[in-house]
This record gives sequence, structure tokens and C-alpha cells, in this order.
Amino acid sequence: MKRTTIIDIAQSLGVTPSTVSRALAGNLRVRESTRKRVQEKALEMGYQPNIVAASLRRGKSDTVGMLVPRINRHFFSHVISAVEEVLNPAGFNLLICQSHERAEQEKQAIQVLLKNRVAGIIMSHAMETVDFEMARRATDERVPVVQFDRVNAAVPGPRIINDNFSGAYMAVKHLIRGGYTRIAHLTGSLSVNVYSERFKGYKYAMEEASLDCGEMVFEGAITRETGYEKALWLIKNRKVDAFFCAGDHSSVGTMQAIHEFGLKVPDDMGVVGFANEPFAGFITPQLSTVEQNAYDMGHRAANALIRIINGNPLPGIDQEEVVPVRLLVRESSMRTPINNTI
Amino acid sequence: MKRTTIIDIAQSLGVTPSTVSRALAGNLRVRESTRKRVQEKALEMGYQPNIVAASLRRGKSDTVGMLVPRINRHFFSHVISAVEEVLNPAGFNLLICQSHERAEQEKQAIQVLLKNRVAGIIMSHAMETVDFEMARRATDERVPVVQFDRVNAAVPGPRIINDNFSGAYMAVKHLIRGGYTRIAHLTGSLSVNVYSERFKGYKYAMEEASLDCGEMVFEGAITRETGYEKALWLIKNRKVDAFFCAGDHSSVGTMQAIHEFGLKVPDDMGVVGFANEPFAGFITPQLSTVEQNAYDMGHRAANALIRIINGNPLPGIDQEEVVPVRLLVRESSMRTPINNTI
DNA sequence: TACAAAAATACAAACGATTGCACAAAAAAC
DNA sequence: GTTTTTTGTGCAATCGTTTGTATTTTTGTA
Repeated sequence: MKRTTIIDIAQSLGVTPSTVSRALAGNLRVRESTRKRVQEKALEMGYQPNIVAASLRRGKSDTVGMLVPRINRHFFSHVISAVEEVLNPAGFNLLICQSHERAEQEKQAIQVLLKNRVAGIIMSHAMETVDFEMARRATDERVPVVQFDRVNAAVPGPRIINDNFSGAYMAVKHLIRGGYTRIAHLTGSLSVNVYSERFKGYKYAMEEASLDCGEMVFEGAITRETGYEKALWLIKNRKVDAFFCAGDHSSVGTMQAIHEFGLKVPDDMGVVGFANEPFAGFITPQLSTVEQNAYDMGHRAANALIRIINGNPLPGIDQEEVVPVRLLVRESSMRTPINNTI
Repeated sequence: MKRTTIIDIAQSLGVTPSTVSRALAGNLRVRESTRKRVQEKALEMGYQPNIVAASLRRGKSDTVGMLVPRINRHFFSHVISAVEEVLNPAGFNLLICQSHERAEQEKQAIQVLLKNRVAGIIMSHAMETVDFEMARRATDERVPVVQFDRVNAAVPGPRIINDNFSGAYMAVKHLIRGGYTRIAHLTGSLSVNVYSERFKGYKYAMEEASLDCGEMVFEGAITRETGYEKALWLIKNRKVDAFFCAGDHSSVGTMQAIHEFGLKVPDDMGVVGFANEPFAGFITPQLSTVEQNAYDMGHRAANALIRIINGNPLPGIDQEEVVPVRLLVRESSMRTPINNTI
């Protein structure tokens, strides 16, 4: 019970496989009537082209590799979805891998994608990753790489990033306007671009307002638990009156810590997060946060890749494309009523 | 600048490609010393095996197709992640497609997977789908299909489903214990197994308690908006005092409607949802809901597929495998304090 | 030293499509 | 009615592996 091939179709029609191939490809060198006959026969025999064989022969596959730290994170799953939305109509499929935030798994995943001869790779790096050699090697092997969100300039190709600086700047400035002055910053490793950019935005806003931010920045505080711990320490030892957290999870931990001190958000302390996780608008008090446009990012990444594959890269191919973010002002930072969006 | 092939390695070593192939595959028919030489040379030349060619020759690929309604839904993204966790170590990769809940896209996605000669398919049907012919055809072509969550018996192969009946039964019984008697049910299309099972559980619990459930069941209410509308209508016209919603989104809409009537949850009206979406524990009042174990489901689906691919299907291969669910009792249904889990 | 058995390698044919080139038949031009 | 051009097909090589079979080399034994 073998699957039908173009050879089977050719034989049952008394032509050669080449003609069948051309007919199915819509090649104009085959007569209209033959094309019809072939197409009908193909349908009749339930023919499914073997893309594997075609890829081998053509030396190019129509599969695009996608590599993310975790598929099930809200942000990443939405980027994936957006990428798929663009790539599918263009005739590409997605081979998806996750690195689980591990540098080693990221490396292996890239190798897997290369072994599968993907037409290109869209990826976001693991937190751990400091060696970008493997991603660079992909480009050496003529496999275009588009990075998004967590990017590194050591890898050639387009980089689509959120406007982390502006998001952070807007968030902190908003806190300052609300009258908060001792604003702490909880974030992740500053060797990761997203966090270093957010830190820069924070710092810029603080300095612009001539506020001191010494000893109020913590790097390893990105989960709910670490956010809770660091916030506890800061409240106790640094007289802070607001927090700008580089993530929503640590914001929740922070609010928990504030609550335990018998203080109120936002009256006693303001909190602004980053990412607008699904729960951010539902918690009490509702969390002000910086919204990232995952869809926009996914669309841009996919389009950038398609342009490269088609050989029409934009002029500034190796430059960063910045996706705007929005500050969502909710209850957790709203000491005085103001507009809902800045 | 061609990529190195086993032929290149063979030539630079003065052996044949077959030997190289066998050496790299760890075949014991090749001498230890040759194997070493080959492996070193392969490393030196930066050889990346061409899986496409290997797949063609072997007639089987190590790619598994995964088809879900939407990648970015909390439940599905977690199932995908779990599947990946099992499949990756087993040497498989995931080709992922989404149907966007459209029957036509589901059909096309299956064709894409078949054209890519995937080793198997793990899928959950779109809401729309009523014709399961294409999925069945996959199995005809010897591509094993494992269905999960939204399944249909018309397609041969394992079906991994949540214990929708028990979940619904527990939820409704819990409401009844809390003293609620006029319990309405908002759900999706009853032609989808997950909803029909939940409805059965609801009905069974109601009848067991000799409660009437006439004219209190609505099918097309699964989003926040439709949940809001139907709830509004029910409160106005049917004197209901509780809602069992087949999803968390419609639960939110329901609570909104209740709130608008000036009634309190849970004191005046109880609400229980289904799915335990990320926001469920964060909203006010916290939503009682039925938790599905996406990870468990993903693991089981992946393992079932691997067993089939390896030719060791379990005896009851065509039977359903039921994943237990948990009722999470939170504030929205807790008129009187009881245990947090039943 | 010769010879059988065992071990290691070579040969060559797949897998299923694509595609440059050759070639026939038909159409157009002279 | 030739010659030239156009048009439609066929031929055969190719993509990079894998693998059954043949062949060589090595090893062991008499």
C-alpha cells in the first residue's frame, strides 16, 4: 500500500514523471489539456506531493524554524501565533523548538533546525545565553536568522525589539509625576538586552528628575518569589515608596510584600510592572504595566525573514526594528486620577 | 560554499560514503579506528547531517505534526510544551499548525503535515469541524493520529481527553451543597465532545439532586461577551441563583452581569467556571473553576504516539484515555467556608 | 603456507521529486 | 515545399542519505 508518486501518475497516463511534475507545478511548457489530465488523475489517485523529496532536490525547504525560550509563555505564544499567521499564507510552515532558557538547549535546537535545512530561523535567546556562536554559524551556512525581543548584535540579521527604553522611561516618569520619589527597580540579568534597556530607561527618568537611585536596583528579581524577597528588603532598608519592576510576576510579589507591611498600593507605594501578563488587569489592585505588542513583533519578524528569503532585504538589514510599547496606567500606580494611557 | 556531505568526508578520508554513513550511525560493522577518524573529520569539517535526505531515503521523518485550534491559548500552549518535552528527548521535532477554529484550515493543515511526511500527528479539532474525513485519511496513509481534548471517535487512534463529565459533576454538586438550587449552565456547541460531556455532568448532578434544569442551558455562550448577555437574560427571566459555565471567560462575563444587577458573588449567586485560566485566581472574587492538567495530557498524547510509532501500541489503542481534573474551590462559589479542594 | 571464516569496506541502487538539455512534432515563415 | 521557429515531452542526472549485496581485507586455524 505505497503512497502514490508522480511516477504512478505518469505511468497511468502514459507520460513521463517530468511532465507530471511540470504539470502540477503549473509550468507553461506543458499543454493545457495534459495539465488538466494530470491534475485530475492526481486528485483521483489521492496524490500528496512529497515535500521531503522536493526539498532535497531543490536544496531548500519551505519550513521555517522558530526557537523560543518557552512556548507556553503568554508573550512568546502570541509571537508564534503572529509569525504563523504571516508565514502560512506565504507557503511556509513552522518547526518550533524551545530552549527552556538553557543555553545548551538553545544550541542544540539551532543544530536541529540546521539539520532540518530550514529556510530560516526566527528566534529569541535564552536568558542564560552568552555565547552566540551557534546562531552566527547558522547565518554562515546561509540560513537567515531573525532575532526578536531577546537579541544580540553578535548575530547578523534583523533584530526586532520592543521599545524597552521608552517603556521603562514612561513607567518611571509616570510614577514620578504621581509624587513618588524613592523608586526602586527590580529586574533580571542586565546582560540580557531587554533588562539592560529597561534599566537605562529607569535610570534616565530618575536622573532627569534629579532623583537618586543608588542601592535601589536588584538584578536577580524577576519571579514572584524573588520579587517578594527583594521588595521586602528594600522596604525595610531603603525607605522606597515605589517600585518599577521589569516584569509583572515580580510586581505581584512586590505587592504582596507591601501588603505584608500593612501598606497600601497605590496610596503608600506605587507599583508598575512590565509585559501586561493576562492576570495584570485582574489582580487587586489592578497592575499598571507596560504592554508589549506581541502580534506586531511576530508580524515584523516574519516579514523580515520573508524579505531575506526572497532576496529583498531592506537596506538596514542588520539594524534593529523597534516595536512601540504602551504604558497602561491602572490602579497600582494611580495615586491621583489621570488618563488611562500616556 | 556548499555544505559538507558524507561524500566530502568520504573523499577526504579515502573511504566510501557508505562507510561514513555507517560510522556516523554507530554501526558495529565499521572498525573502531575508522569510526574515530570519520567522527573527527566530520567535526573538523563542520558536518551537519541532512535530515531531509535521510528522511527521504528512510521513508520516515522524525518530525511529528501538531495541530491545535490556537497556539496562544493557555491550555494549548501548555499541551504543546508538554508534548515537546516528551518528543524531543525521543528524537522527534514538532511541526506546529493552528486551525484558528476553522474546519477548512484544519483540513489544509492536515494535508500540509501529510505532505511533509510527518511520523505522526497529535491534534485537537476546531470547534467548527464536523467532517473528520481528512484526519481519518491520515491514518489510512499509515500516519498515526493521536487526538486530545477535542476528539472524535470517527478518527481511529488514541484519544486523550479530560474528565469533563466528572469535572462538571463535581462543580455542580459543589454548588448544590452550597445551597444553590437554580443553577444555570452556559456552554459551547454541544456537538463538541468537551461541551457535551460537561453538559452531561451538569445534568446528572442536577437530576441526582432532583433539581430542574429546564430552560437554563445556553449553548452559544463561551466568550466573555456572550456569557454576559446570556447571564443577564437568565437572571432577569429565570430566577437563577448560580451559574456553571463551561469556560472561565464566560464566567467573567457572568460575574459582570451579576454585578450589574447589584447582586453579590457568592452570597447572592454562585459561579463556577472551567479551565482555570491564568486570570481565574486573580479576579475578584476569585473564580472557582475546574482545573485541567495540560501537562499530563500532553505527556500522555506524546507517549501514546511514540508507542504507536515504535509499533507497541497499548491494547486498547482505540480507546479513550481520561485525564483527571480537579475542582478548585475559590471565592466565587464559597458561600460557606469549606476545603479548598474536593 | 594455505585456506576458511570473520570482519571491514566498497558498490550500486534506491527514496521522489526537479530541471537542463535534447528532441520530436506541429506551426509559422519563406 | 523547404526551412525555421515554436511548443510540448522525454531523457537522465541530481539532491544526500541509507542499505542489501558483493568484494576485499584481516584474522584464525590447520
